[in-house]
Amino acid sequence: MRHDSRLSRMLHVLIHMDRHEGAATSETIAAMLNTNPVVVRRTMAGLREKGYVRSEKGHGGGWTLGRPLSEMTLLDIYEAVGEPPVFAVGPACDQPACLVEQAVNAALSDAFEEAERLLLKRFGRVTLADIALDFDARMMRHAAQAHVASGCHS
Amino acid sequence: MRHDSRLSRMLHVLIHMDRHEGAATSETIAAMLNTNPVVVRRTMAGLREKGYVRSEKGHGGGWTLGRPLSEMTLLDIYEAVGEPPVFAVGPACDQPACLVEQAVNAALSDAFEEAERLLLKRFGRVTLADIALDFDARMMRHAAQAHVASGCHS
DNA sequence: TCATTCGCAACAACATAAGTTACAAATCTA
DNA sequence: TAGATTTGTAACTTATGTTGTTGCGAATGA
Repeated sequence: MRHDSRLSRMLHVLIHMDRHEGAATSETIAAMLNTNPVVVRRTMAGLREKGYVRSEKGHGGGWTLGRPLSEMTLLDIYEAVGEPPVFAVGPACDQPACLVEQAVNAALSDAFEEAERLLLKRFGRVTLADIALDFDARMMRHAAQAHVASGCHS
Repeated sequence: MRHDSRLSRMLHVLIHMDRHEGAATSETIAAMLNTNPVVVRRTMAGLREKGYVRSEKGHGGGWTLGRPLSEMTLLDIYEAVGEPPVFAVGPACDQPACLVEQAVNAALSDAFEEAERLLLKRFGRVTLADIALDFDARMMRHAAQAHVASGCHS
């Protein structure tokens, strides 16, 4: 696989759910994400455990938000999908006997850990509501664009 | 594979080469890295193109440093191995039509790009000589440790 | 009772770094 | 020149983790 897209997908879904009347089925969500319902259930299971979403079985069931978007950060969702490894690059060996390799690992892990701290700190400061707000702004621009494209210059 | 270890391996090798008399064969290097000579040639090809190492065929051939460790940064080597993707996490789709997904991608890529800039900036400030120096310090500590462990308390 | 929907296990597909095999080409030595 | 050494490279296999798929059980509501 190229990379892990669970975080991205979950953010996408949660914002759609916020704008969605009633429960969304795994089927509906799968269509949004261009995937299939089992993948949706599998990934959303982590969010359910943390209470970010709820699921109901049977007729009229599906997924609903467990709390407002303003009370979920990117960090929350990253943790809920299992805190997957952030980096695709890393050491050849975790506990090398070779002192050269130990020095190399130390230099690299210092750098990677600093970058990860920065990333997660930033994730912790961005709420899903922030992204939803940006979405609204994009909608406005998109509508304005369409208005101009339609030929109306009023 | 768990992750890309080319950068780590190349740093390891370059420091060994600096402490190595004459040319090191792919075979020798492969033994250091617990891999095989073809992997070594394949990975080192990138460093050769940039002039960080030279290779000679035939009897007495092998690999030599193309410049001192003080004139190579982690960033140089990262670039020489082909600037592999830093992150294992990313967007589900690169050019989404969905405006929600666009907003999500924007939020994530802002954060990832900031972290990557920090990482590469740091890579650019660390030379291989810095790591070699840390290796020397580790050697000292290691020797002292062995001395104490030997039972000598002088 | 039956359709709907989630839960979950098991397995296949896929992508990519790493490992392996095979052979050509270059270089040195005798 | 013959032969050993060593790199260069293509082609294929292996390993690992996410994603995709199938199948079936369980819960819920009409």
